[in-house]
Amino acid sequence: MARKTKAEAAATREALLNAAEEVFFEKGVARTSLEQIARHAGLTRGAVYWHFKNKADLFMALVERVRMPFESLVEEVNNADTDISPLEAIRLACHAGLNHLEQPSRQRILSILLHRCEFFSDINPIEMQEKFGEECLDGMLAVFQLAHDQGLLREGLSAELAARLMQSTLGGLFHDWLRTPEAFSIRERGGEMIDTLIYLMQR
Amino acid sequence: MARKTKAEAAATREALLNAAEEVFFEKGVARTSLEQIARHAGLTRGAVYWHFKNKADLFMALVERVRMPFESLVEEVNNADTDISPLEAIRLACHAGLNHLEQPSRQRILSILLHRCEFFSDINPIEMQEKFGEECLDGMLAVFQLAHDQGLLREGLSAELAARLMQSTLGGLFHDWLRTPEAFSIRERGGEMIDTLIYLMQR
DNA sequence: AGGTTTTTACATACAAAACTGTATGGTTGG
DNA sequence: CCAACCATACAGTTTTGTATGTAAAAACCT
Repeated sequence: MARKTKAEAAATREALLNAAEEVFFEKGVARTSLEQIARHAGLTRGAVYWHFKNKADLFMALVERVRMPFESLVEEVNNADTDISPLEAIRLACHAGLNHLEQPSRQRILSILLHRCEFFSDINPIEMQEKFGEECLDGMLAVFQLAHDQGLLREGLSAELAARLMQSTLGGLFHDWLRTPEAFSIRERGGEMIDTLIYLMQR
Repeated sequence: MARKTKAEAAATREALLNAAEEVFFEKGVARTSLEQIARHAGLTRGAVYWHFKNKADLFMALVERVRMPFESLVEEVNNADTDISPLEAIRLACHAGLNHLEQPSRQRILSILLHRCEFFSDINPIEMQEKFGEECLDGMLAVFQLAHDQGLLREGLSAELAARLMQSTLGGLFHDWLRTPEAFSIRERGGEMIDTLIYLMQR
């Protein structure tokens, strides 16, 4: 095989990742062989083993290629304006987080992570999900604490409970939507649910 | 091999299911071979292929061995007393549903279904999850509709939104808990969240 | 009830396919 | 000229499904 330029090599690497994303999404991680990925990209297993150590390495590269919505959600929460209500900050941040899911690539990779892969070799997707969930919770907890200290939350509703309620609701919504993305719009239904939940939490 | 009595044969079938449950839980469905299951039960693959058609058949038998919590939850909702408030009926039904999760076997199988298996051959766990979710939603929706018609819900909160909020919250809680069952008690935290959510939804 | 036959309930053996990792080869860019 | 970039070839393991063997339970017969 003729040697490619550095740009071409990078392109084949991207092509392999794209192929892996599609085949993983279609058939699940465990049921897809490296040869299927290579052939789907118009290449051979030699290219896969050159760019990646093995299947786990390829999978990790695929996951790290996108920023996770939970991370971006935390980011949005922390970067929110300080002159608006904490509850409004959380509301806007959640909406912004939902917008990130519009990209089909992120949707596919999240779906792979949540529904289409088991743990294998040294990769544990459950730990990843747990990490994202904790980040989401911690990010929101601080802001809910502000809201609580300002007396904005309804009586009997602690900051911890509010954060856990919001996180569980979002998590459940994510799972439902990723199971059947065509069933409803995550922005519409998710936005409605977030607004309602925030509204119910207000004093 | 000496032939066993019918009772003994049924016992070995149960032993195979128990072994499958443990090994699936430990290593995931895709990564466990039928020989690993057989050896874990002190048997050989011959026993597996006698009692089950293949891995998918074994998996289905394992899942069907337990009633799902969503099903029982719906059941509890429908069987609830009619002389109490609809919201109270939902609250009690959710608590009852949580109690079903105390059994380690149900917990393990649910964990396998949600976190430890991809689709394979003609088995699609995603469809199962979807089915349970829809049953849960439909069961609660009817009762929330009663609550709405009786003017019990807070203004601006429709029955559909209330049901979806409750379902997503429960679903997210389930996923979080099944990821790390030892992190917290599902009855305590789940009960607290359910009570709070119902409380917030009341007028 | 006792003897015979037929199934049952597995264990063992075998063939076939699939997948992995590596080793090797061949161009060509830098 | 060397190493990057990938294709091809090869050896090895793992898993699956089936085929065969077999001792005893169960059914049948008288």
